[in-house]
Amino acid sequence: MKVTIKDIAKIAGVSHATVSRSLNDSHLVAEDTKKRIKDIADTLGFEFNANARSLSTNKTGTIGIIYPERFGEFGVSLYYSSLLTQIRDYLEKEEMDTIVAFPKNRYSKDSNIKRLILSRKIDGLIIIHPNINDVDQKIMNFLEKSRVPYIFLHHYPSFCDVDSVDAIYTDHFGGGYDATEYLIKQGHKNIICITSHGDSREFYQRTNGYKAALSDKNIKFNENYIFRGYRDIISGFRIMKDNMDFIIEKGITGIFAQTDLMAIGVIQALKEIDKSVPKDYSIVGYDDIELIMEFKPNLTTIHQPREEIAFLTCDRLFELINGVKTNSKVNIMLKAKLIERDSTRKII
Amino acid sequence: MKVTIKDIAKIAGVSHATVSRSLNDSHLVAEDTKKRIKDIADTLGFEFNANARSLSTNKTGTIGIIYPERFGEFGVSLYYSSLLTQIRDYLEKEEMDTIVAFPKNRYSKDSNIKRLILSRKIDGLIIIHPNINDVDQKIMNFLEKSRVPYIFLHHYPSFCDVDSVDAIYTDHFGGGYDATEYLIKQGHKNIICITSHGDSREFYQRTNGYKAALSDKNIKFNENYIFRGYRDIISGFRIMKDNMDFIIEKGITGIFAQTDLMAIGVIQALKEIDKSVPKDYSIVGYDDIELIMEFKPNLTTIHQPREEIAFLTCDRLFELINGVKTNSKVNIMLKAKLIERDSTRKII
DNA sequence: CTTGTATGTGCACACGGTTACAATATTGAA
DNA sequence: TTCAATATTGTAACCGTGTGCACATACAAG
Repeated sequence: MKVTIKDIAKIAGVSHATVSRSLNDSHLVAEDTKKRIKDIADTLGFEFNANARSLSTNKTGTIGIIYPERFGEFGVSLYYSSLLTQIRDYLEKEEMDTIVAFPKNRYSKDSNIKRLILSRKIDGLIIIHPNINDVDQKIMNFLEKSRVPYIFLHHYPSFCDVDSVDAIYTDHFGGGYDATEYLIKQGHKNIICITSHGDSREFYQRTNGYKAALSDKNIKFNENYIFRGYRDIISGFRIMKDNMDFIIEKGITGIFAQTDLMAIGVIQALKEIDKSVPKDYSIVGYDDIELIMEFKPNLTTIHQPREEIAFLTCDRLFELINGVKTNSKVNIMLKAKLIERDSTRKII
Repeated sequence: MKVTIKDIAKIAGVSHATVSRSLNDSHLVAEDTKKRIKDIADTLGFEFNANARSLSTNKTGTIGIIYPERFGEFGVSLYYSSLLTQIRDYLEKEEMDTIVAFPKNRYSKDSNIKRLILSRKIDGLIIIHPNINDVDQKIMNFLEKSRVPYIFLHHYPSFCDVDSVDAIYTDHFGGGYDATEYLIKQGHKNIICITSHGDSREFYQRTNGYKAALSDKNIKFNENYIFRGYRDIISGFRIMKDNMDFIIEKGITGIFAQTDLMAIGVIQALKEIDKSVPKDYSIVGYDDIELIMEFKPNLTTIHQPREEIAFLTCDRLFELINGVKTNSKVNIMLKAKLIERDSTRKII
């Protein structure tokens, strides 16, 4: 049933080598035979056997993506989902398939990163990695030894030197700083910060940006102004509900929520007690996920340039795969950008 | 670098055939040599070359999933995202990788379904297919001819006979009926229906269920009570905003929104004009996505048993792959189930 | 008519496994 | 002790494609 180059060779009356060369557009074949062979291939509906091809070329035409396990439920982090879409889009253009895997396979003892690489199903690896401690040194050593091209997206392990690893990511410190500074410039002095539990470097840095902006504007930092949740709507909602007395008592007017989802929750909670945004509270989110445009008021937020992130990541990965000689790693931090919308207002 | 069975053979002092047999747990090898060889493989960190293996066995260990193109943005349809997660989970248990593809590759002329199958990167295909007309007859013929096992999930082409195609899906008619009947039983007589534009069979059937329930309860169906949007929050929001006068004038009290996202938008819109759910309006959604638990009030909705859908689908696909003899196709319609929460109330 | 140079094609092996079949070793019964 | 039966291992072909090298052909130059 399945047609092979040998079948074509037989029909065309040439060797399978010539067929192979023809279909790969080698200049070693005369133009007319090439044409004849291609025509035959077309009429037979020939397609290369990817496995045989991979076996002899050591190229698979598929890229592996390690996606954060906790975001396994697509939609839990709409930002990362969106990033994934961007990457997929780029890879599709290159006719690359993608296998999405999770750093830990709950059902097997062995790391499936290892399996994916060693079994040679992929040409390269994109590691989306939001946490400080997720990737251990062992895997890093393994990756280096295995010589599969890989690139970190959005973060890289803290034990790596900046110059020793390819990585594309955004400036979370700057984002946190800008969000906070913006609120301060709008006249807000009492600004709380809603961040995430856990070991995510991105939140850690955003919070540092918040602190730095306060400090630069001579506003005293108050540890009690930091609240922690799980980066989802309900967390933002709960935090506000549970701390409303405190927030009113302290005269809070500005809120920096470190995910858009939390910001949505915050706004929900405020609505329930008849407080309005931006009239009573000014709020800045983070991520600029599509979803926020579906809520009123439209959220002022920090946009992470995911198109650019995806582009740079894939671009560099292809360089690595194609063995482009570079004497240094590519380690780029992209600026996040504040998008002004309707969730803040100037106060006296 | 990469260790092969021949390397192991050399070290163990046996032929590579013996190594192959050992690592595949063949009974043809003596227990102690088998053990010895496995140990060597472990210490060397051996892993099969998937391509070589696929080439000779004709099995790839990866499953293709055709995911609706318009949901390419993961998160656009949280229901389908969640379904995808369930499937992935099942496949992971079986140590299967998954390649997610989209029915049309915007960047190449040829169908990438064809490429995926012909290039033999996958063992089987799950087609998530929400529309009536997406899959054309040509592809169907192609699928049949190529003899790659495939199964439709969530719908199957309307030109197929029930008994001629494997498919797992839910009862959208019943879901629409139950949602509407529930509202009627709560005392609502003026119930609008918010559905989707386009050719999705699921929405068509849900609407039919709505009509049937009305009819059974002797409530006259009114074409003007049907509103159409794009299954997202903003559509629900806009529809309410744009038609509020009409809705008030007609004394509407019940709303059947055919996606949870639209229901969320509806509630948002009502809040903005100080109407409350369920006090002023009772609303029933559809899908039971996780997100709705993050909003107040918690939405009464129609739950589609996605765990079961995913399980049955994968299970059957593996049957097909493993050549289990069955003399008929598996074509199962699962019941959707109404989940009572806080977005409706009984009226006089 | 040689010789040299391009150009086009085929042969044969490689890629890393699986597996039918042959070959050898071991065992147990007669 | 002998021999068949059984258990274990090796040999070689095969899966479908790519490619270095040898070879054949054509054509221009000498």
